[in-house]
Amino acid sequence: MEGKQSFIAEARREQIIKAAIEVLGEVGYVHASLSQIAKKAKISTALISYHFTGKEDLMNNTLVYLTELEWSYISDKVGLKPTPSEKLAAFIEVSLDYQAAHRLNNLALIEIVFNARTPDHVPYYKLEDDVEEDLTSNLLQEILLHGQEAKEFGDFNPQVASTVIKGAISESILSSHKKMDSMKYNQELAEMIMKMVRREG
Amino acid sequence: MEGKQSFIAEARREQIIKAAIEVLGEVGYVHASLSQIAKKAKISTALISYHFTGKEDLMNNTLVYLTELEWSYISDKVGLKPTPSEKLAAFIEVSLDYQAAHRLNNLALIEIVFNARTPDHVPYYKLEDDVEEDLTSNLLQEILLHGQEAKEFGDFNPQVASTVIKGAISESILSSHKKMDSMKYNQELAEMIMKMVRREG
Amino acid sequence: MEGKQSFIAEARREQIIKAAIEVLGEVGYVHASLSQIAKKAKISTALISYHFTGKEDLMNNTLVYLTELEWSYISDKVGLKPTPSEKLAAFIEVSLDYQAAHRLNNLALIEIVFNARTPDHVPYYKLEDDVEEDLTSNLLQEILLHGQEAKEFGDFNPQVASTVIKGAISESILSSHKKMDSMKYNQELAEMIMKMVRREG
Amino acid sequence: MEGKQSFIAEARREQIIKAAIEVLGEVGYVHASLSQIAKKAKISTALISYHFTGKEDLMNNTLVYLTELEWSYISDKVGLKPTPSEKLAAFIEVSLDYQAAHRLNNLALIEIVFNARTPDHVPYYKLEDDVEEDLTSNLLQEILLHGQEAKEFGDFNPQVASTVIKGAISESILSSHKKMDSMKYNQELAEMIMKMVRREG
DNA sequence: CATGAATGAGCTTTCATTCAT
DNA sequence: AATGAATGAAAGCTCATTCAT
Repeated sequence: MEGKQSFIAEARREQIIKAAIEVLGEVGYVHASLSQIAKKAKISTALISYHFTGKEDLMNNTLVYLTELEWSYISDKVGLKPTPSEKLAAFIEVSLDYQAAHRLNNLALIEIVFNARTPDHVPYYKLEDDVEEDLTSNLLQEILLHGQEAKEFGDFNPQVASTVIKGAISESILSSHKKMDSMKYNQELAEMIMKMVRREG
Repeated sequence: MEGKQSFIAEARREQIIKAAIEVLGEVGYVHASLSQIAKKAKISTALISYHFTGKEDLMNNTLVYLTELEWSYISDKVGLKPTPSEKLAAFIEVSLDYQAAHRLNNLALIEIVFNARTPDHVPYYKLEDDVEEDLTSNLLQEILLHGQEAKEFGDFNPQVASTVIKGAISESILSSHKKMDSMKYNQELAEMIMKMVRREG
Repeated sequence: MEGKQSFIAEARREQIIKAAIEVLGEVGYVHASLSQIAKKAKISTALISYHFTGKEDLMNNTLVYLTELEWSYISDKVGLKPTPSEKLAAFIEVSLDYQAAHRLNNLALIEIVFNARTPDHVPYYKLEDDVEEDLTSNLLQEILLHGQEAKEFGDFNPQVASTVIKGAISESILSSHKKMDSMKYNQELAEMIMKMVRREG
Repeated sequence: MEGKQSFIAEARREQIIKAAIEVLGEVGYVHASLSQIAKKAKISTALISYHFTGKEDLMNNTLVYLTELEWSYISDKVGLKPTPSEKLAAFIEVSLDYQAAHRLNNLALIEIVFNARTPDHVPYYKLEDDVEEDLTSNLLQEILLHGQEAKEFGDFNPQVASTVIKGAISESILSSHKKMDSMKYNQELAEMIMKMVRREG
């Protein structure tokens, strides 16, 4: 009995979250009102308030949903590669792939991260790294460290390198490099990064 | 007569824009209402509507104001350097410096870029590069091209490299690398980028 | 079977009413929502709607519950006294005692009487005396009448006197005469009332 | 200029307050929504929020308005009488008169006092006497004290007596003693109170 | 008997904007 | 050039109630 009820509730929550993602992608955070989301999900506004404590709660849950989705996508494929170099290359490729394949998810995530704030007005993009839950970021740093230990990578500061790589990926997504063939772009990007971390000879 | 009026008007516009920047930094785009901005500027809300056609117009003007400020800061200092390598190093250093020195400006700019949308809901961060007004981005690409022509830099795709560098700088600003000494961080970052663009062999 | 169900139902109703009393005392009528009451009773909101036709019905039943409680407390003790004078003194004393001992009940009762309204918006405090069910009031008037018949009391109008006494007791409860010792206060009050009704000469 | 603007604003505030009083009297505190009040005043809801910080602020201002009205009505007429006995008689008479003449005001006042709460849920009727601003109450106590000093009144505790008198008046208002001629009622009441405070012997 | 799910109506509040002055 | 007054629209949220299970 309880299992079934939980199941219904969980389905509803996911339905609402998905509607939220769509609306965020379409009209942005500012205009992503609960009523817009409710309309998209074809339910009443009150039902959102029933399943989430409020708009903030919904956004937080949506953020977690999106983050986990991305994480599982990336970590799965990266895990298959044996060496740090291959892991890194995979990390870059898969990250870009994910964005290309799930543009909407990515838009919504950006909207939340850059718009949501805690009740005392601290923006999420300032919070993100305090929370040592940024699994993707941790994975990247680990890869870099292992690469250095294995003497595959040079003697850079891993924190700095990780920032560069993360930034490169983010920026690539935003400015969707319209004029270039996407596959070629990805390949070029990977090469540049690899050149940067490669051990100098 | 008209000159004087324009002058007053211009002063008011700047006063309002500066108030907008402060409010954006403090509470974020969503809560940066015209009345908050008016309060900060110690004027009436109606006066904002008098000097700007609406909130969107104010935000656009604020964006231009911030962009120009950053541009002049960066282009001045980069222009002094003779070689592409030095220009690039200066570009990175000065970009990071500017952010450190004008955190508030930078916060406000982020808020606008990631929140503002055209009336038909196209977000600014998707627009940015269409507008061939992104002078900073152009400058960076020029430096890279000249570096390649001068055989200082390797044979990478300049568009990709530019994206990596821009992303690295943006990301550095956001995750204000709390645990590291800022000067050391900047130096490390510059070195990594230089290694990436440097001609091999 | 039916007996058992009734018994369960009756227990539930009382449980709900008691929860209502608590919530009324804590947050007042306006914020005493069914969900608050349900939470306090650790049941679902729907269950309240099952046992009572609606909020109004619950409040009415709570009112009756509280009134009967007070009535039985007072009438019992007053009944033991032989003479009208003693009955009156007991009435005053016991009324004040009851309030002191059951502050919560009293708070809830006030909240209902001064907030609840019939569907056509007639407030309960205007209704109260129409309903010839105000047993307490009747008891008081009877005592006064008997006292006059027995020549213990003077020649006042019993309705007026009853109003004064009721008002004095109510007011005493509300303004809980913080600065005075409660026992001394009660004694003083009783004396003043007795002086008022006493036969002159 | 400023005087004129203040004047307009003040007129609006009073208009709103008067509308609030009417609505409170008609449908009670619970249903006295801002939109009901706005409708009664034939203005928009937002305008109420423009002139008052919120519903609570409006209710507080209405309370002050009503209290001051009653106070000036009573204090004026009581002040004309020379002796404590006459002052007390006048106090009772005038209090009852005021209620009869301004039933609506009185209803509204009751609604506010018994329904409004501070943000942390402390009801106003528990607050009232802490505030040593209850001018009416103070006046009554002064009369009683002077009467005792002048040997016109007996040796009762003035705080207790004041409570009795206040309660008697309040109760008289609530239970509008339907079956009795109002003038006769008032006279009877005054007599009973006078008998209570009169010096014995 | 009891509940979770769901809704429509209503609430207060804030917002961008307009207008007379 | 500047403001106070005023508004309509929309926001997030809570409520009492209903219904299938």
